[in-house]
Amino acid sequence: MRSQDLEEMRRIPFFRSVEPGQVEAMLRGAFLQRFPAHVELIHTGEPADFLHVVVEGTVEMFSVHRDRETTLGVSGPGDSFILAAVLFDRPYLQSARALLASRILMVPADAVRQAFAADAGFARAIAENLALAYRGVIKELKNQKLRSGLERLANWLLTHDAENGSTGHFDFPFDKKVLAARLGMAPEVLSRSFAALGAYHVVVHGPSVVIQDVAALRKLAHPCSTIDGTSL
Amino acid sequence: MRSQDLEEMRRIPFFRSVEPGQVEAMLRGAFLQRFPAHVELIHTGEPADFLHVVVEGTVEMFSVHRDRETTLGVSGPGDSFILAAVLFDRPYLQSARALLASRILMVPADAVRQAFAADAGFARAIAENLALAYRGVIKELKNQKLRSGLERLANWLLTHDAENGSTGHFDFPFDKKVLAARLGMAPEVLSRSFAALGAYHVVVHGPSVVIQDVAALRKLAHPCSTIDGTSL
DNA sequence: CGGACCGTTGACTACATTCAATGCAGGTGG
DNA sequence: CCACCTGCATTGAATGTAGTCAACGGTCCG
Repeated sequence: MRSQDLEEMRRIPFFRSVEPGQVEAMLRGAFLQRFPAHVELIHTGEPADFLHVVVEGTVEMFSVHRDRETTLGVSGPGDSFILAAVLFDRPYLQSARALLASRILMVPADAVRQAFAADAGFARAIAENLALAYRGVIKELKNQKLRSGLERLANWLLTHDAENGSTGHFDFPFDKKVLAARLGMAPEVLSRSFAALGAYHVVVHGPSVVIQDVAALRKLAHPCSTIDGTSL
Repeated sequence: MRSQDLEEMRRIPFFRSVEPGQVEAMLRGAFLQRFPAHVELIHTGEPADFLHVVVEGTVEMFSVHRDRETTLGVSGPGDSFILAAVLFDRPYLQSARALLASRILMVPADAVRQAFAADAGFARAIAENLALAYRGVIKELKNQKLRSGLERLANWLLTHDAENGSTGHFDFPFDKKVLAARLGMAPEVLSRSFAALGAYHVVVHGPSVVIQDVAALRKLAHPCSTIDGTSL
């Protein structure tokens, strides 16, 4: 790894509360790798050899069972994934693929485990990371089980708008196909859902969305702090 | 708390890797409380004042949104719950109710946070606990999104049988109503699913089940190590 | 111009919820 | 001991939500 890359890695939030020596040790055996879009980074069931951290790009976490596939989450810059599997040397429960061309930091699993054992600050940072990840999945599970597809879409629109300045209009950060998977529905259903949102003054034109009446959309969505958003 | 109770608490797996002094400190302000069945122990959205550990009994984790309710998990003796919320002082994302009369250890949240900050061994134990909990929820999410109700039931039967000696017959540990909620279906659907399992030589009589042909049931269920069980 | 892919729409199917009616226990009180 | 109530489980019918299959239009790109 080049020294300017090393500098960049040190600034990753994940390493912030780690002793400099431990960061060195972890980065010594690490790779910073570029992946083109659509490439599969890890595969469900394989042993956890590396901790992956997204430096740049977007990664989709998904899983396949028999002839069905489902998206479990999407990770962006600064996010690590499959930390739980790496820490305790278990097989991955999820697969990951790059949605965009991405730069991924890959830290050997035993280096992570060693730092976890040696550095209490790192252990606490990991606990915090896992706690937030856990709460994220619980929210996703509630989102899936307690809401209809239309409600999930309405809430996604509101959340995404809020994360981008609440202007009421934005472009989709990925294909609608991917959005459908992320919301847990077939692409056709997403299409129909957009049509249904016309009644709530949501206008979709190609890759752009306009929310003309936030109040109406909120009334449909019933956003809830214990399901939506990352603040809690 | 009585001294014999203190002895019992010290043997909880959760406290095994904690310094004795820290355990003392946590237990000093803790309560060991009995709850009758059906009582709600914690409520979604409230601040996390206590870490709860099931000493005896069974607790259902659930959540309500608008007019819908869903079960997110069931905890038994030795399990702690809402650890993530307690650690970082966030509101509960789940509610909990006792399914059976239960004894619950309640440790003040700030005592837990203090021990987490002071004792690296405890911090690592918590990280491990959170990692396993995280993987459990991921499995539950996959179970929900990748399988039909009938498949979930078939797998639950196989898993539960395996956890009880693989004898091929057992009694339900809780009401069918609760099982239905746990599997994410209406009680009526569970009823119909049992009827459908007749074709696979599963015989249900009141509270008892007999799996007469494990091979046939497995062929329907397609059990999978990255969804089922607690071993991985 | 032709091909590939995405998104949309329609028709059909599968799975699950809801509502309603019934049967079957266990528990209470006359 | 029996009548009665309550709550759970089962069954039927109707509804609703989402997945599947197929066809079509548009756009990007060779």
